[in-house]
Amino acid sequence: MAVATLSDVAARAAVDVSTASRVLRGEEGQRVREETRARILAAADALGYRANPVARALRTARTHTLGMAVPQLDNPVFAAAIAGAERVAAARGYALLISHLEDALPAKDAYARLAQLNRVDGLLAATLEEDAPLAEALARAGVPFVALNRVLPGACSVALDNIAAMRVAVDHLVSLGHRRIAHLAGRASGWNGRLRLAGWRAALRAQGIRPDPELVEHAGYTASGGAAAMAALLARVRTPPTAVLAATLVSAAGALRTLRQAGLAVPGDVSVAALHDGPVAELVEPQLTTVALPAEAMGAAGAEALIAMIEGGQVSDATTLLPPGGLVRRASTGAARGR
Amino acid sequence: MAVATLSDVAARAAVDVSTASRVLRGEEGQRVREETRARILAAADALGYRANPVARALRTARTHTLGMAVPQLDNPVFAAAIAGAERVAAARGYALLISHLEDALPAKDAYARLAQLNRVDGLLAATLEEDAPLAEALARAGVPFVALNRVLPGACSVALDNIAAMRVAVDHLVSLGHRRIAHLAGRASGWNGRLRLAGWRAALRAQGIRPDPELVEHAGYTASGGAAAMAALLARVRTPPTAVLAATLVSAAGALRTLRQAGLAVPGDVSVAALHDGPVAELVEPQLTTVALPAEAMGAAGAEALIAMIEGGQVSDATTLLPPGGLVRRASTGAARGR
DNA sequence: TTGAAAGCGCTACCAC
DNA sequence: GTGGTAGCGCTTTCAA
Repeated sequence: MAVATLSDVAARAAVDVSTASRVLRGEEGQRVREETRARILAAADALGYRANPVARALRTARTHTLGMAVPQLDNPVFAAAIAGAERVAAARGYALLISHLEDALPAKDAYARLAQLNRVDGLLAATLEEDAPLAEALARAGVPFVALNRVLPGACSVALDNIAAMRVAVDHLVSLGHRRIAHLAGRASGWNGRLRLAGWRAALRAQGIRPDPELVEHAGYTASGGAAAMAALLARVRTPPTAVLAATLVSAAGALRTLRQAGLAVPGDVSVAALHDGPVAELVEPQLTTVALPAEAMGAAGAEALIAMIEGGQVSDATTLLPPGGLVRRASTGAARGR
Repeated sequence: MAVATLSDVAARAAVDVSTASRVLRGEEGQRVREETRARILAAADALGYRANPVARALRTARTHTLGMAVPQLDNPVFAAAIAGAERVAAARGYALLISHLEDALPAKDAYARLAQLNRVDGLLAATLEEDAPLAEALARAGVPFVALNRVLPGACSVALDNIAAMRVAVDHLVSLGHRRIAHLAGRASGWNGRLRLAGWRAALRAQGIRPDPELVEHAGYTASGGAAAMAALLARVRTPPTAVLAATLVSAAGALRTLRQAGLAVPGDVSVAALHDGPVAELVEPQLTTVALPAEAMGAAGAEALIAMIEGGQVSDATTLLPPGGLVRRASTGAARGR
């Protein structure tokens, strides 16, 4: 016998399939004689019965599968978010279907395809696209969704509190005596990049320091981008900054390279800090001071919210902003020069 | 109207569902009048019809979904393998369900659960477990499978040619004049770790150099493991090696840290090289010379093999060993001292 | 408390 | 060439 079906179990227990279904689904309010229930359970156990999820899905129009679209797999933020989402999904009886959506090509109805092809009950969208196309593409998919790693106006969103995270980093640098703090920003068009820049401004102002636009350079999300931006900033500015706060770990790593080549000591001449903590922070020299970002929790919260929408039958548009995990002090930051 | 079903299309085209199914499935040998076919296609198009994969799966007992189990998501080797598998799967009309299987807990029948819960047509197993339990757990799943990133005797396997890769690295170091080449090995119990150690030995012998067991230290797969192993080796050995070949990128990064702390210049005093190329190689100082490993191709080949087994109805036990991608020469290797 | 039966949407076999 | 129809394995009214 290949795999036992419900009717095999019913036959063995000498009951109807409907009765077997009732007890096997294990609902509370079912009135089934204790003796019958035991017989069915025993039969199921003996046959190693497991309900066929495909048949169940066809009947109930629920696949118990969450689709998650990410732009890259090797990015530690997404890797952690996936892990978090998977943990919650598994705990709630859902499978997680991960789809690596190229952000380059404007995948207009990639979400709809993803949803239709795999019949997911909901979508977790962690991609980098612009707001309007994303919202439209997601709506087209016809399933509940939550935007991850950014706030999508009008949609249920779970993201990181970039403003608060930048505040932690800036406060740390200021407490070390820094006042000329440069910012290596992310993509100007990215949600996180934009807010980290805004956070840099706000945190400086809160400290009574005027944010100097000359100290901002866009570095993107790569090491070479960070290196190039650092070089451009050094070349452009009259007085070099005493500290550099990068929007991401890898751009900070790139900046470290440029500073080394320029003969500037870190943290002797310039302190460097970055947002998001990860293994890379300990691989570079000097090891980077960072602000930990709760990427795993973001994935978990997103899955939680999505499942609530699916099971509650209500679409929410609540926004959750996760506070930073705190400062991880390492060797790349120190007291400001001449202090 | 929610989603158009086959019978909606049939009704609109004024044909029977069976006829509609025939043409929509788009098989070749079907004898359908051209006019009828066009009418059905038009109706499907007008209604935006997409076959319900759940219903199809129930009927055909094929989900067109591949399950892929990986031990970690943030490991660049696995991230690349996933990307490769996904590319092939998508091209062949399959979805990829990624499951992050904790290797820590001996997930005896995690594969069976994965297969049963999600009804995958086959499994791609990239986990680190021992051979015997893995083979048993996989067999228990009841679907075709291929072992990825290791050779599982008797099973279809796709892995990297570690011996050849180590040979490339050793030859490079020898060509620079090195003869005392230490090896920072992976886990002694891991398939790749074991073969890289064997490759180190074989490549040295091929160069007429006796592999000195004193120059081997197990470092595992972490930066701190690499740092500790490097320190242990330095402390233990009378004459330090002139070159260090690490089994992985991150253990090499750890070793770099220890060498720096020991006041040894890289590559002035000691050259360092590692297997597997990745972004991290360019983040460390000095940038690491590596041997590129075709991780993306490994994922792709695995998916290809699995789909062939699924569609061919034949289980294969062929082993594919992928040759290394070649030496990526960077700053961490140089001529041996006194040469 | 249990059973009968009607489908979910599709495919595949067999008539016509 | 095209239509009828019997399920795939399950859930869910509705009766008994």
